[in-house]
Amino acid sequence: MLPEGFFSTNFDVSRLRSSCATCSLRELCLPVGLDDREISVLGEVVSHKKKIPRGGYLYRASIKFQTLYAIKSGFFKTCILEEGGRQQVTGFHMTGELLGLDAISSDLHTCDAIALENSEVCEIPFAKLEEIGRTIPSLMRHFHKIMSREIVRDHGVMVLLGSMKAEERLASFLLNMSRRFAIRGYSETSFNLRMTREEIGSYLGLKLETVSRAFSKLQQESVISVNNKHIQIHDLERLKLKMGNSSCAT
Amino acid sequence: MLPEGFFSTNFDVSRLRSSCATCSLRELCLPVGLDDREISVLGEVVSHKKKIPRGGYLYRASIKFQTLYAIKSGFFKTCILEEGGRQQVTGFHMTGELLGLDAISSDLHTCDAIALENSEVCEIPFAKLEEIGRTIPSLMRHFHKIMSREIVRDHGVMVLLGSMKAEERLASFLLNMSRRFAIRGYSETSFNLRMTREEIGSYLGLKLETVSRAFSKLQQESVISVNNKHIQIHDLERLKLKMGNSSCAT
DNA sequence: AACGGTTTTTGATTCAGATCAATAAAATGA
DNA sequence: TCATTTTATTGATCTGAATCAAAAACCGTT
Repeated sequence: MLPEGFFSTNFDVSRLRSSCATCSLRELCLPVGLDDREISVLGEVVSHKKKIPRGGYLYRASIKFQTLYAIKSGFFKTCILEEGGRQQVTGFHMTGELLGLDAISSDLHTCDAIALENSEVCEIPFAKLEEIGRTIPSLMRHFHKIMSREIVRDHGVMVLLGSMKAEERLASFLLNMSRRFAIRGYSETSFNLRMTREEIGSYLGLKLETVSRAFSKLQQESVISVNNKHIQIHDLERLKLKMGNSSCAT
Repeated sequence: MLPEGFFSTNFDVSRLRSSCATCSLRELCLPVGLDDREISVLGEVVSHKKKIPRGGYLYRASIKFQTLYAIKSGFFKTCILEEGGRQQVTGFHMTGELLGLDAISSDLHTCDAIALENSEVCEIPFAKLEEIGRTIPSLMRHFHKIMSREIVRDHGVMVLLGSMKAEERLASFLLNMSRRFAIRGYSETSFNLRMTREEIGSYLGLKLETVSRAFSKLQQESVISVNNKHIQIHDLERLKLKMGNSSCAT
């Protein structure tokens, strides 16, 4: 199974189905429009792969940063563990996404990255990426877009945490998952969540019981079906409404 | 008054007090260690200045992105206005900080930037910055650190919004302001807030009444004095404790 | 200085979500 | 397979912050 949607927001996923020798490389390049020579230059950089078993750490907070990681397959969470035991999941990450961007700022990782299923990543030595970026402007530009997209994503989470109610947060979360699965060629209405209710809660600023109740409520209203980690969305439109306006009638 | 702390986290502020012909340029370069030639190259890019009066927009969501803005003097808020009237202040920005990073991702601004006092910014055409970055690696590297720092900052806000109580959030906010004023050579214990209680509330995920009550509480405990927008911190250490652990005794 | 609008403070009440608690279901591993 | 642990659901209660409301302070303008 190929990594999909790599390094990119919206492009034709079907084009990625072709075979690919060098890891997630073609995905990394495709939307940028590199020629073969440039791809081979890049290939020397993004060659190392690494397997992370379920529950394993890809990296930990405060260790030295040297490489970014592109998720070739699998599923990760990143989380911050504050002194005083406060913990916060800052994101869930799927195939094709890039991990470690926060570490550039101080050359130290600022969070833990933990695999939620057996996963495989490509290592991208950051110094090399910067070096190559100098000779392939479109790659550098693409990298900047990825960093910026991460900022936009975080702002979205801030809106969620700052102004949404429990049910809206969960609807928002499910729609986000749905969309990301869809981009990768999976069903947008039927999927398995990899994380626990507690992890969802941490990400959404809710307690696990509240998450569970919100799931139950959405199920009662037959907007979704919940079977433990399996989610079936029956009514995408109604779920979108849930996200938007809490005050409106059911 | 010179912009301070520009483009940088921690360095000797006093070195910035020297006069500076080309806007915030020296600050932009100083921590990166550019030579005079490189500075002059950069100077051609970062020359345009722009004044924004109190209440004015530096940019609005969904307008085309072409330049970043370095705050030469003044104070801004950035905020997202969702369809449905949901609004969220995503940040407060002071002299020396860079605005517009979120817009790189889609070439459209994703939020509004509004001056909270009469302000002045330097325009930094982004295409030019990328171009020059190719020839001055340390500048590019520095720029990457700035983007990454923004991500780290946002993660900090996510922790705040996801797991802190009202009083902790306000303590956290005040300490953040304090530190940023200190970096710029101002008092870390006595300063004027530029934003309203409502804006603080939006940023912290609280209603303005809750913000006001939290201020009053901290004042009663003589940790701070509040005189409308003026804040005097009497006990920094105790304020830090407030931030850390809500459960501990007062 | 007086005016009108905005901002802030404070009180009373309500409510969403946290907390406490107990059970059930699922996953894991021997 | 069964035993143990982890995860999820659901109920009862409590609480921190939202909401509603009213007054006071502050600001910019004329």
